[in-house]
Amino acid sequence: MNVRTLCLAILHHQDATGYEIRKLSTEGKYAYFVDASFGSIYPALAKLEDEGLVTCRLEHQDGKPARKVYSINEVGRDELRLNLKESPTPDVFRSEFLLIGMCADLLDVGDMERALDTHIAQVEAEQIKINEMKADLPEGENNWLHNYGMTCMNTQLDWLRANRERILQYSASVARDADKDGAGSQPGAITMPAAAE
Amino acid sequence: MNVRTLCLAILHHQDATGYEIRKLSTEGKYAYFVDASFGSIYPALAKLEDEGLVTCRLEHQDGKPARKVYSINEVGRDELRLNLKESPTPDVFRSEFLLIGMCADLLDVGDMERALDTHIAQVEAEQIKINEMKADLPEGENNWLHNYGMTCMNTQLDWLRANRERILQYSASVARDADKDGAGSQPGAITMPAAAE
DNA sequence: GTTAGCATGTAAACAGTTACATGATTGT
DNA sequence: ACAATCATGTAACTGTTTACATGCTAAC
Repeated sequence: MNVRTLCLAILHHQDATGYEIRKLSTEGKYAYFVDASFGSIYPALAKLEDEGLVTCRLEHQDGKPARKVYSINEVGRDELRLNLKESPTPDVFRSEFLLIGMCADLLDVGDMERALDTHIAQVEAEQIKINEMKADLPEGENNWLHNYGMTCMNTQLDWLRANRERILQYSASVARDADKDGAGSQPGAITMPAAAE
Repeated sequence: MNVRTLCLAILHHQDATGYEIRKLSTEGKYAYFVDASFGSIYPALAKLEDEGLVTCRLEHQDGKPARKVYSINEVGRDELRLNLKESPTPDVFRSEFLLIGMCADLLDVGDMERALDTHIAQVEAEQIKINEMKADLPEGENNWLHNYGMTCMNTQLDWLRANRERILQYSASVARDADKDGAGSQPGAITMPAAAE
């Protein structure tokens, strides 16, 4: 998927300016599809207008600079429908935190603790964000999406909170410089305490 | 994060060729960090060797083409450690399926059903993949990562299976051409059946 | 006999980001 | 005074993908 389709999808739900599309796609409820910045959104909108899939009206405001408000038309909706009909590509999940976890033996417990707490804070922030989106959604409309997201977020956070100490214990046991009471850093020799599920 | 760091992280755990690194980072246990193809991996390895962070030995095999097996050295591990010490950026989650869900009103129920079942099959495949990774991991080593992943995957799949019918009912109620028994397609007028959590 | 897998590498193309340029308003 | 928000847009850059080139083996 690309910025083009993202713009069509947003405009399908509401008229918007390039500025608003960027906000929606980085912070708002369209943040789970593609990253897009001004440098890709403005050219994409210009091209869509060129091709006749969207229309544009200029709104002058006093004080603030003028807005170019885009609207989708039926040609655009057809194009969007066509894109949507294709089988979805698999979800993408990427986590720098997991890579840190995989290389825990290179870091001391302090580093690991900081990374873990940063990560927990990030997931918490995400959960709050999703929760706030609910207010934004019309009654009964598409709230299965909201419900799906909340369920996954809650599980993730619950697990992280329940296993924080165990992760740190494990980190201490494999850390390269960790050599207290001779247990040392032979990888594989240490058994991780059973994780709570 | 980039291909460079990914290569260092993989080489921290095992010697590998460019070919193997690609497999590990697209299908294997390093698939949650960065997408990388030959076009980015080979140049990255060459540069790392150039900079003296990794070494390379040529392994001739009969029949198959020769392999260039890379190993990380202490300079490389220091560089990796430096990268890992930085606070992790937030997890990235992208889903084309969710975008389809958001635009359900543009599709008929058949399209939605196909998309949903494709998605469920993809999550199932992912779950199986993660499960198979466990056998690959040394006893007790880093299995909290495995446990974390399985917990999230299970929740996701359970939710999808429990709510499949409700999603399709909702889809039918908002589909643009859906006009049986006059209930029609006024968005917002339909209340979604309560979702099972 | 054709496809898939192993194995390396390059060049062209592309998508997208970053930084810049401009300028008014509002809040600290 | 300074930063942030609103608002548009471009140019340079970067990172990555796609397609190509090569060639041998094993499986279907």
